[in-house]
Amino acid sequence: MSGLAKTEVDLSLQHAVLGLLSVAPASGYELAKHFEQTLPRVWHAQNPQLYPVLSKLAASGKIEVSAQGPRNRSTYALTPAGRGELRHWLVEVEPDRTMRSEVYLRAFLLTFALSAKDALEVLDREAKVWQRERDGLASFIAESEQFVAPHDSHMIAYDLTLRLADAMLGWCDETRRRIEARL
Amino acid sequence: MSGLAKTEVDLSLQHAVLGLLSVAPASGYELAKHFEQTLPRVWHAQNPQLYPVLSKLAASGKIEVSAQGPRNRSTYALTPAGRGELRHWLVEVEPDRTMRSEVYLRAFLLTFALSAKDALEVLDREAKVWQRERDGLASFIAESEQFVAPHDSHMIAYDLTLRLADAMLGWCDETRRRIEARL
DNA sequence: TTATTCATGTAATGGGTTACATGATTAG
DNA sequence: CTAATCATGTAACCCATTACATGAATAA
Repeated sequence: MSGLAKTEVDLSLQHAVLGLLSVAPASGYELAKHFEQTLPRVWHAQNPQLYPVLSKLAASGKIEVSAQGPRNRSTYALTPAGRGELRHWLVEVEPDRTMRSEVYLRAFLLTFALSAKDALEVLDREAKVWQRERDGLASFIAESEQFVAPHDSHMIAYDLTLRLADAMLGWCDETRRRIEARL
Repeated sequence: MSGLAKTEVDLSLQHAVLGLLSVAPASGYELAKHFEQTLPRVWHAQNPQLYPVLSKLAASGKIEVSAQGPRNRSTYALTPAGRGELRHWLVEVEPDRTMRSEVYLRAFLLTFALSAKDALEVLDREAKVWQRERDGLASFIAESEQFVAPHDSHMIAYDLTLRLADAMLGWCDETRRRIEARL
């Protein structure tokens, strides 16, 4: 069954799009906003990439235009074939576990390349950023839990982001302690 | 001071290379192995990318050939200018916090796109992978701690990888519980 | 009516991946 | 002597980013 291209490439962006459309039908413009607002720490993709991908997916029958709106707006929805491809990819295709994260890279290099003083300064700045992100997400989750159950898919997804932020915060904290132990 | 190109692009790979060279001088071949073996969850980069980058960095005086070996081998080392550029980037340049991780993407989509049964199966497979990685790293850290202090830079870097693996494991566990609560 | 947001795109450029090429050195 | 590993690269292709273009709808 299927595959998205002749050559067996991975093409995660196409699957990311199928995945977002499995949550709800959306236009290219809305997808771009989802990538920017809810997925920037997961899968980064912008506007000019998306339209060609949507055309390809439509051409191969994985998605279809489910509604036309004002300003030339086309809302796309998954077809059964698209849903099948998404399931196939999630269940049967071995994940590519490589990553490319500037945040992790900087954390990794921090203590090799910087003096204790510089490292502590950068560490504190980073910790603040992650703390703000963590707090924002935590209170959003707390509010949402009044309306949706914790086993709701959105809650499960937020939980992942929260745990990754916590991991970074824990590391910042522990690293501060280790660097201070050097002095 | 400086910057790596005329146009103010980010060019993290060049900084990743400067960072690895700040740990120890290395050849292109050795750098490729470091990226593959110690950084695959941080910054992915391969062989054919590295040689042009090394030439560019050498041309701009950020690194220099510090030793020639057998088989045409050139070992590169940071110059003071390279060390300065690396510090500048780590301390003064605002990080790009976007990521592109297929692992996170799959986790994010898992419960939206799959049945409880499929989701639990995938979740268990993932948990096993992360558990193996976590255990391997944890015992490596335990061994190493007999020889190096916990404030050693290598230990600090390993600690980050360990915490990220723990975050994934915690999420797998919690998500399993949440999905079972649905049934 | 003017500015903003919505909405879809194209073109040029740059970065990343795959496949391939070449040959030296070392281990068995 | 043969296979594996070390070591450096090139070429073609694909993917991603930036800048730009266009125009419709809505809010002030």
